[in-house]
Amino acid sequence: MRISKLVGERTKTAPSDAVIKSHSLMIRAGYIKLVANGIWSLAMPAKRIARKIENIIREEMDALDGQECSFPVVMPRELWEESGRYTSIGDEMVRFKDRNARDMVLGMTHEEAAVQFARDAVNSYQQLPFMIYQIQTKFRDEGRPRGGLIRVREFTMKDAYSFHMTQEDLEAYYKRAYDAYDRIFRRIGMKNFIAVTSDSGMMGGRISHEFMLLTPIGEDSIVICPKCGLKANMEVATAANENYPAEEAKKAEEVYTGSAKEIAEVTKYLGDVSAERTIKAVCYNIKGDSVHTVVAFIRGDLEVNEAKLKKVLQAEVVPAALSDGTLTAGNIGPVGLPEKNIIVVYDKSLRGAVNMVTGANKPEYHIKNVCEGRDFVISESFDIAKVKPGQKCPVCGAELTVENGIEIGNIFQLGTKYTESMGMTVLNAEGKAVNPIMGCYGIGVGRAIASIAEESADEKGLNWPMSVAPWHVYLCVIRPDDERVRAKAEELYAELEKRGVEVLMDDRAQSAGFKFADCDLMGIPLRLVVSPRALERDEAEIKIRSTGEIITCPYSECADRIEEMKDSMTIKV
RNA sequence: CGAGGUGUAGCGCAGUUUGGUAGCGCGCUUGGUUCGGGACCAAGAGGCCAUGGGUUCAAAUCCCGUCACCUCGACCA
Repeated sequence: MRISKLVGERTKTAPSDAVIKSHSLMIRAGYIKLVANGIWSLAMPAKRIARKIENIIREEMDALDGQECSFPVVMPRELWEESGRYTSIGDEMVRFKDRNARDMVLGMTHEEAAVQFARDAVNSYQQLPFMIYQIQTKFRDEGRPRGGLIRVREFTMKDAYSFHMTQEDLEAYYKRAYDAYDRIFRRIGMKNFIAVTSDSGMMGGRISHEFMLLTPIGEDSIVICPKCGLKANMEVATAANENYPAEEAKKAEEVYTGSAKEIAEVTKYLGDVSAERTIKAVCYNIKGDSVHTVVAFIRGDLEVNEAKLKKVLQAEVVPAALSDGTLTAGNIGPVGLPEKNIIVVYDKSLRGAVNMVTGANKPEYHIKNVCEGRDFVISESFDIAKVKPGQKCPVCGAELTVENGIEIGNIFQLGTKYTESMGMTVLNAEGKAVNPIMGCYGIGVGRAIASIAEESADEKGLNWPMSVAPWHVYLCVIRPDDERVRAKAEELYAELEKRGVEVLMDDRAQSAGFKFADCDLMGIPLRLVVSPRALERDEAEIKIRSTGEIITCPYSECADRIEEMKDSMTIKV
């Protein structure tokens, strides 16, 4: 490719609205262009990166005996009603009517399509297991896209669906998929990524993992044990139980606390009590239930993990309004709590609590020295707390840390949620109809591009790993008006392309510095210079983008050298 | 969805307070001089000032509405 004809403007100034590196640099380098909120066009270099990532994913999926298919972007309402998701999914799914006023949806995931596709074609246990996958466009009407390609509404995703006769078979395959994911991310040049156990949310199923790139700009919190290697998404992470100090239960007494409501205000007002010795009440309403109020009690220094609370309640929750006057916001406590229409959930952190401060259920008062078992009784407690750094690992007892990450892929053991609801059965060896057990496996291609950019870019610009770089070499032609320079450049261009080395030739009439800057900005891994000076000395200069190292050799050898470097810099797994 | 911010040329911005012919830098075009880390000179092209309605002799500028984008939060298969 000749850069003089490459469509996509490179700019010296950063776009003012991009706050993260990959977003800003990919715009500056002319890789992406915004069309609407969360909707992007990809220029040729970005499309080439996408294709390379897709091909690596494809190779690994094929190695798992995957069958590449294609499911539709637009699907009828009826298909999604079969699984129940037409109503259970909110505004994130785009719905519209076709010309016959038939309800349609834009595909945001394809479990329904995959099951619909497979259920009639597969009738016997002898056809299982199998995996079908696609690399295709999804649309999710995200409330708030951000970060360039990190979080978007329209994106390309690889999604795979496997079908098994037994849980054991699924688990064995799941392990293979896990390993394949590890290879994929290593091959596309990601370094600092980990797999964490995660909440499978409304996908259904039980066991799932998310692959996370660790980065400060990540939107997910990950709990990590530095000692035993436990890694979990904040949504499901648990900390070890902590015991209360053995101390004598004091007499409970009401104390005036005035307008102090939040834990920090109450501890400040009282002066002699720490947040760990308070009981916090957090109130929620259940979606679709206007009668009950959920009151979650938790140790004052901890936060409620709403993902865990949803699981306990088996329902969606939203922060409660507390407008009916039954509860006294800011002074709610487990002692003397009104019972009518109240659902109480205790966090396990309150088991055996002694001498705690909690709301008195009347304005401007709290109660001191409240003890669990004496003043209130926890018959059943749940883990509904967010882990905070410094809490102990439930496995080995070491101190947990919390880091941020970008979710770059996920794998789920789905179970029979979809095969049951959509009526997919196969006959087993006994001739009995059973629902196959499913797994599903996703990777967002655009997010992978942005994540690689985020991890590898430096102050000069992007810096693509060889395996996904849009071109392997930037052929920098200095003084293309010089006949000898031009002839040599054309010769090298043809020679390299012939050897399968992809070349972006800068044939523009620009100064050397201008071209070097563009080369660095675009992040092409190797730079080869042809100039009058270099030709005079017969000294081909090859610069490595990631290290800055410069290698020189006679021009007659440079194609060999570059071919070698291309191979040695491509990550093998 | 809540709070805040911004919309003027492809990109970055000034001009808005105090209404009076649309500006600057980068980029782009043409010509010339340069030529190994974003060269220089000269001449050009390019804008319904987000949008709809007011007010006014006159609106980028003042008033009301709408939309888009960004940030923080909520939500997120």
